[in-house]
Amino acid sequence: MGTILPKFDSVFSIDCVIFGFDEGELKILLIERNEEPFKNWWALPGYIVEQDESIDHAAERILYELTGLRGIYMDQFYTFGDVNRHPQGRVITVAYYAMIRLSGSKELKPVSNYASKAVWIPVNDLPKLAFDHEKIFSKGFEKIRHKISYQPIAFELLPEKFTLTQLQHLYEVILNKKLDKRNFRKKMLNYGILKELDEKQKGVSYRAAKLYKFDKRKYTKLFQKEITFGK
Amino acid sequence: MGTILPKFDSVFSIDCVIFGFDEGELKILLIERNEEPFKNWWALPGYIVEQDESIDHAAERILYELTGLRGIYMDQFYTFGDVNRHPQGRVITVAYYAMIRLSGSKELKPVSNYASKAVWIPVNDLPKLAFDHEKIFSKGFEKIRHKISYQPIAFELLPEKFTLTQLQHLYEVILNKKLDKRNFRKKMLNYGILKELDEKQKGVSYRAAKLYKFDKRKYTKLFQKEITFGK
DNA sequence: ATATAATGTGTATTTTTTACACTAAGTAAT
DNA sequence: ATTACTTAGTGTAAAAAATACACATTATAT
Repeated sequence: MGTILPKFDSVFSIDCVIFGFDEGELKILLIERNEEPFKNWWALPGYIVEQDESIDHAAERILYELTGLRGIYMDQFYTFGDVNRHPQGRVITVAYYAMIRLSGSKELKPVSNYASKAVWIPVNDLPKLAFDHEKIFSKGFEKIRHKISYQPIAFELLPEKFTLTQLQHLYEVILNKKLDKRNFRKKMLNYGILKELDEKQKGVSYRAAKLYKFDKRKYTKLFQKEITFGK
Repeated sequence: MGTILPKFDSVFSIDCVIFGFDEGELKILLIERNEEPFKNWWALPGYIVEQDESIDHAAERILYELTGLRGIYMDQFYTFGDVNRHPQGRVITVAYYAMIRLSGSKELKPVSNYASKAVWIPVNDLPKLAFDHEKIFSKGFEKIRHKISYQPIAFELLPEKFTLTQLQHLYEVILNKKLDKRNFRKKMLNYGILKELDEKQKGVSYRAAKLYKFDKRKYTKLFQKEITFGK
């Protein structure tokens, strides 16, 4: 792709809001653009959908090409279709989000040179973004905030083994409010989707906490069913 | 538009799932197509987005042109982007939904002759639909079912004045389950968004029920705020 | 007057949510 | 080994919300 978009009738693109949780902070994945427009600006990983691929497939491919992250399952959350959202023509973009585990810190290395780099940036410290990507990010953040209030999806962001305090901090960061420790634990344990391990946290200079795992089977059973309204 | 779509790179379209409630039945608005492909088939009202209009605007325009309904506010709920969803080329469609009041029975009269007619059809009695419109309808139905479980949006479907029994029936139809009369009333009245009127139902051959109105101010106050997680 | 059909109402029980504070355990420094 | 420090871990009472359940009342039609 050159510096100027070809003249086109209409173009679909995908933009990805990928959430990660690291060092107690909620982060998203940004790229630095290496092409006009907005060259050298920060942006959500996003690019144009090919003619012969589904949008779900495109989302996966584009995320890979711009960040090096492979096989990330994403959900679509909103489509942005204002006429002038792209300075060079009509581009309607379908926004996807995912919450992923940063443990092991998969390497970020753009495959395409449309991005010069890909970096995790704390959501509380975002730079100015290209296009309408701030709006897209906000809507994505809203989406996970809403979703976490009816499905305990937070575990997707945590390492496989985690402490209850880590889980609580994550909730607090997403919901942007303090939660009560005892009530939080009661509620989480009551769901019955946490498995207590025989292990403890290591490398902390204070009393080590018990580690837990999510029980995916029970999670699926509990939350894939219909939402109920009582009798 | 001719019988064969022009060769195109990519086309956006809009499809609308418009819910109405009439004679105790939940219905959606369908058109009979007057053009190939799927000529003479039933379909959701849907058409192609123009170059110079936002998708929200396109949704309103398209609904008007195909059904005669004007100024209906719709929300987007999903974008369908499988490669072969349209037999003649790549068409990505953004699906919108709305819930509207059928009282006064606005006339349905397609403006464009892309549709030969527009009709309300009960959701429990849908014919086979063009394209992947059955999938789109299902997702839209899921959407309102989910939404009604956390926001009492049902009033958008009811006439201005309604009885509690009518409201309950509507919930039952959307949720596809029987609800308990006393509990339902308690819950609804507790929201504090219903205004009891000094009027009664008319024209029924049994004891007439009190009429209620939704109090839009209180509704907005109550449900436009953030969803909470407690302390 | 009677039959009919839907309205309208209360209570007890269970479950869920909320508020709230101290002791226990491990680590680090002396 | 004592002490200081920091976080882990725990229970209970009260309030609010959800559930289960049945019958007398009212308007209309005959």
